[in-house]
Parts: sequence; structure tokens; C-alpha cells
Amino acid sequence: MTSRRHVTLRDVAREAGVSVRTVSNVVNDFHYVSSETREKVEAAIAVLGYRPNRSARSLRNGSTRTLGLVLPEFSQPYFAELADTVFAAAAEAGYKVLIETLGPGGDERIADVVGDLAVSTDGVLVSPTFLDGTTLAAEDSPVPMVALTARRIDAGFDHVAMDDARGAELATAHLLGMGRRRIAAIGSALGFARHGRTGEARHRGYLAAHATAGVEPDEALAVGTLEWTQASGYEAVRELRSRGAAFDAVFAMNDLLAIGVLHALQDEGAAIPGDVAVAGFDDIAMASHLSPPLTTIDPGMRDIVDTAIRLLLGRIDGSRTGQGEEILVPPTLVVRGTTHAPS
Amino acid sequence: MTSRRHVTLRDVAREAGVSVRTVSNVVNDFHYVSSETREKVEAAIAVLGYRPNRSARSLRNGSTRTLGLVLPEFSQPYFAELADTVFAAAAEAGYKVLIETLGPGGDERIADVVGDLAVSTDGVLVSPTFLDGTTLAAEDSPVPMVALTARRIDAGFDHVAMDDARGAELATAHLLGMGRRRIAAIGSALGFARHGRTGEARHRGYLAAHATAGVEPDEALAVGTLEWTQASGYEAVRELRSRGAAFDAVFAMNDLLAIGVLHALQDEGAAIPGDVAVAGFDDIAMASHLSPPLTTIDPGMRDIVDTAIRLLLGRIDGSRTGQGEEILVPPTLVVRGTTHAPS
DNA sequence: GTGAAAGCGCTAACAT
DNA sequence: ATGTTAGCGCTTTCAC
Repeated sequence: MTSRRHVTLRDVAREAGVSVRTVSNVVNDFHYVSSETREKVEAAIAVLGYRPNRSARSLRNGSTRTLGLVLPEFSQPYFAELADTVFAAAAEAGYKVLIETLGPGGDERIADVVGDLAVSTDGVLVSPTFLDGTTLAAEDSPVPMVALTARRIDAGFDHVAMDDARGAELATAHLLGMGRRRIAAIGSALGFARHGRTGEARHRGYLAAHATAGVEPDEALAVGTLEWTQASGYEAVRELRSRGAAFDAVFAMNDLLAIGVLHALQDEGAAIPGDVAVAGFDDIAMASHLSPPLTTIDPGMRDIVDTAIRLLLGRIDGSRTGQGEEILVPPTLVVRGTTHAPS
Repeated sequence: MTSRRHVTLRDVAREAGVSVRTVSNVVNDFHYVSSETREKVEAAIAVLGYRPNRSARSLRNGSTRTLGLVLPEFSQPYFAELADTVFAAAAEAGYKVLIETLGPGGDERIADVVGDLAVSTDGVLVSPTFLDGTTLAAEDSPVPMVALTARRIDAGFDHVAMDDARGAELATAHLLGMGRRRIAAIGSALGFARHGRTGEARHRGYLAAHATAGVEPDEALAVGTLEWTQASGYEAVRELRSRGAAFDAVFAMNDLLAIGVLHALQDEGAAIPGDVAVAGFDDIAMASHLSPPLTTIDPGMRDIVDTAIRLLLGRIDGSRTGQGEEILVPPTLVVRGTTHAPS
């Protein structure tokens, strides 16, 4: 499997005929090393296939050059794309990423998972589906932590997120703007706590757009769902039909729900957007490849992640101190075929 | 951010009034520790919030209890599901997972990424889109490695994969079995090297099924695509139409391509499966939630991953030695609405 | 510019 | 059943 299990600095030093100090200097390109010596050392490194032992380095430095990322699961496209974005941003900053997944519905394990992850990282990004302030506090982590959700209570760490209410307001206002008056809201409903503050915030945005337009929303058009999946979206349309609630538009709280809604409507033979216009939320990659392509809300994920990592690195190197802040990134409406017939 | 940066074994020992040896015994539940002492120590651990330093432990043990996983990107549903499966299987075996992504088309970085990952893990799983034997050899990794692809050449490590040719044969035979005679093959084409051996193997299965059925496949029905995405699937249908090639079924080399195909056919107003039957490959979660649900090939991912991890752990603990083997897991046909009208 | 040596936190051989 | 201590591979202070 391998020729030698461990090639150490010492081995390199012996091979190159210099001291370990010198090899270390070369590896970390510190200090002044004569270019002649440098070459000798680099040759020895190449010959022996030396790679620094990260455990030893971390133990010595107290730094791992690794960031932790906690998320529910990769199989939800939003989180898969988030993971890719975090990897890209972290790599640019010279950090590796160690991920822990909570599993669906595993949010109650979060404090434990964060604490565990923290011992092998310099800082942790937390992106649960649902972060109740009481379940996670700054003390749960011996390293800095930044949440990728809106803030609930002051938990003592930074929060970076898209403005959920604003995004929902944009989407709903767009539907109202095209003359739709009976807009179903799928995913959350007032008092339907499962998706916590995210669902609540998006529902508030939905209501706010109605208020601005002077339209009274029909409560019978709000459908809460246990999960934000295609299957739930599909079911929600059938639920609306069984309630006998007529609607000419749907605001789905995320894109997966919207995809399920589209399938249900297509199975009914409804014209989109003629009979029913549909808007989603998240702008996952698939949204632009649906038929028709989905109108949705772009959360500005790269912005969110870049900001979160900047704050986190600031906490790590000590340049950032003080109270935890909340930064809301403005979302953008992306108009596509589900609300706009091609001419 | 944190009350104390480092709580060490020593701190716990002092707090509990015992020696570090005893604390270590408790933490690793070794040896005989009186239950009285154990309680004292556990209380101290709880009070101080002690967590063992993984770097120190790894340095000392020479083992990290971490497996590496190399994959292209999370945003491809197959790899997202693979990552979730690997996390689950690794967790059951008491291992963490450190992931590195190659980025789309980044397969040439693979040897470097594996070497880098290997220094912080006990073993590495490699799942590129496309593994050319010449780009990765056992020597690239100081720790054991298992590839989650079919074997190209003997690269000196184990390979675990689904039987691509067999899966494609199953899907194609199913389409032939329902009387279809003009089956488009989307994704690869003979001589279209982009998707390497995976595409080639699936194409071979497609041809084998035809041979068995005594049907001559029309080469004009094979469409190579640069990527295996929805957009490519959509385009492929248009390409077939522009060639004027009539077809009554489509075998798409993965589910994303199949989804694109479905959208293109739906945009044309074709009846599915009446006018055109469609089969995909991979059985991603979304496949069963399409409208109509997609007939596809279940790769037996959990089997593949369990087997790969078993082999890898065997190499790690030394219980497995000798030549690298190739294990092909048998795929299964999953019949759904795109080839079977509900009665 | 280079060398010797201490020590990061942990485990386990050795001692009692 | 518990205490003492060497040493994992690395970085870095101190001496030269």
C-alpha cells in the first residue's frame, strides 16, 4: 500500500544533510535560507515524498487551518450548493473544511455536534434547517462560530443570512403585480411551527406584500407542510383542491416545494403561468432547467458565505471582537417562465 | 467567544484530584477504574467542559479515526447522496469524514488532492466522475485507498462499483421488452470519450441488450453530450429532432439527463410513455418524484459504500492484504411511470 | 544561516 | 487501581 508509513522532518534533514530547523524553514518559507540549501532540501522532500504531519503541526500551533461546517444533509440541493460554495470560499482563504451532517430532523444534536467539531477546527459555520436560539449558545463551542441563519435571540455569535421576509415579499409582490389575487402560500402557515422562524419570516413577507397591495389574503390558501420537499409540494396542491380553495398563483417557500407544485399542476393539466403562476425560493441550480423554468428568489449565497467566512476569520485572528452581529443579505427576484409566458 | 481556550487532561486530573492516567482511562474506558473515581472524573469533565484534543490523540496514536472522501462536487445529486451515504456508514464504524471536492472537470488534480487528504486521514475513498488509471496510483497515497469506480488498469488498490454495463442492459432490455425498437441512447456515443469508461460501459450494455433481442441499433440514435446534466438532456432531444431521427424510447445515461429529456418531450407535447418511453440511471431521490416518475437503475449505493468501507477498514487494520480487487455490485431495474402507464 | 532542545496534549509502558 | 513519564512530529526560542 505504501513504501514508508511516515516520512518526518528529521528524515528529510538527514537526507539533505541539514538540521530540522532548516527544513522547517524551507517548508514554511521562513527566514533566510540560501538558495543552494533550499534546493538541497526541496530535492530531499521530493525524493522521500515528505508531507508535513498535520496533527503534529496543529498540536504545536494550536491551529488546524480547518473550518467546520454543520448542515442537515447534502441531499437537499440548497445545502449541497451551500457546501460547494463554502468549500470554494474556504479554499481561497487557505482553509480546509470538515463537515458534520445532522441528518434530517437532527437539529437537537446541534450543540453536541458543534462542540465535537470545534476541537478539530479553528471556527465553525452552522447552517441548520431550523435554529432555535435556546439550543445553541456561544459556550457550546470552544472556537468562534457563525450561524448561517437569521438570529433568534442573542446567542453571542454572528449571524449571516438572507432576508427571508424581504425575499418572500418580492416574490409575492411580483405575483400580485401580474394581477393575481388568490395566491396560495405553501410550506408554512401561521402557527405552523415546524419550519420555525424561516417559514414564519417568509410567511410574514407574503402577508406584507398583500398589505402593501391592499389585498386581503385568504387564510384557506395557506398550507403548512411537514417537510419542504417535492412530495410535500405535490401533496399541498391536492390539499388545496380538496379544500375547494381556488387560486391563480402559488408562492412556495422553497424550490423543491415549487417543483412538486409544478408536477401536481401539470398532472391536472393546468396551464402555467396561464391558469396558475408559480414562484419558489432559493434559486437552486435545477430551477432554471425546469419546464417552464421557475421564477424564484436568489438568496445571494456566495455573498452570504463570503461574509460569514470573513466574520469567522476575523474572530479567529482576533481582529473582530465584541457582540455578535446579524447581517442580512438582500435577496433578488429572478423572473422566469412560471410567471412569465415567453413571447 | 469562549471562557477557556484549552481544557486539558491535566486540568481534569487536577480538578478531580487524580492522575492523568486515570482520567485517560476513564475517557477511553480502559482498565479498571473504581466507579467512585469514575464518577469524580466524569463530574470534573462536565464541570470543565473537557473535550479531548484530536490532534494530540492522532499524533500519539498515528490514527485519526477519519476517512477521506474525494468527489467532484455536491451539487450533482448522485454525489450528494453518495456523501450522505458515506457519512452514515462511516459514523456507524466510528469514523469522521473529511471531504475534498475536485470541482467540475478537476479530475487531473486527483493525485495531488488524494496525497494531501491522506496525511490527515487513515484511508481515502475516491469517487471521481472519471478515473483514468494513469492519473492515480497507490503510491499517491500514504494510506489505503479504495476507488468507487470500475477498475481501468491495475492501479494497486481496491475498486467497488456498480456494474454499469449490466445496469444499462437491464434498462435497455426493459424498453425493448415493451416493444420499443428505436431507442435513443443519450450521454455517450461510441468514440465519445468525455465520460470515459462509465459512458462506454453503459453504451456497451445498451448494445448488448439489442444484440440479445436481435434488434439492430441505429447509430443515428446515439447522442454524446459534454455533460450529464438536465440542460444536456434537453438539448439532446432537440439534436435528435434536428437529425430527423424518429425514436419511441430514450435510454439516458443518468437521471439528470433523463429529467432534461422529459422536459423537452413535455414541451413538445409528446405523451410519456405513450409516444416515448424514458429510462434513466442512478435512481436519485428526485427520480421518484417526477411527473411521471422515472424508470431508472438503482445502483445499490448503500451496498457499494458499505463494501468499500469494509475493504478500506480491512486495509487500515491490516486484516486485508494482497492485490487490489474489483467488486461489482449488481444494479436493479426500478420500473416507474415513464415506461409504465398507471392502470 | 544553522543547530539543540523544549513542549503542544495525549497514550501507554512501567512502576507501585 | 492509580501514579509517573517518555515520546508522537512539529515549530520556535535561544545559542552559536
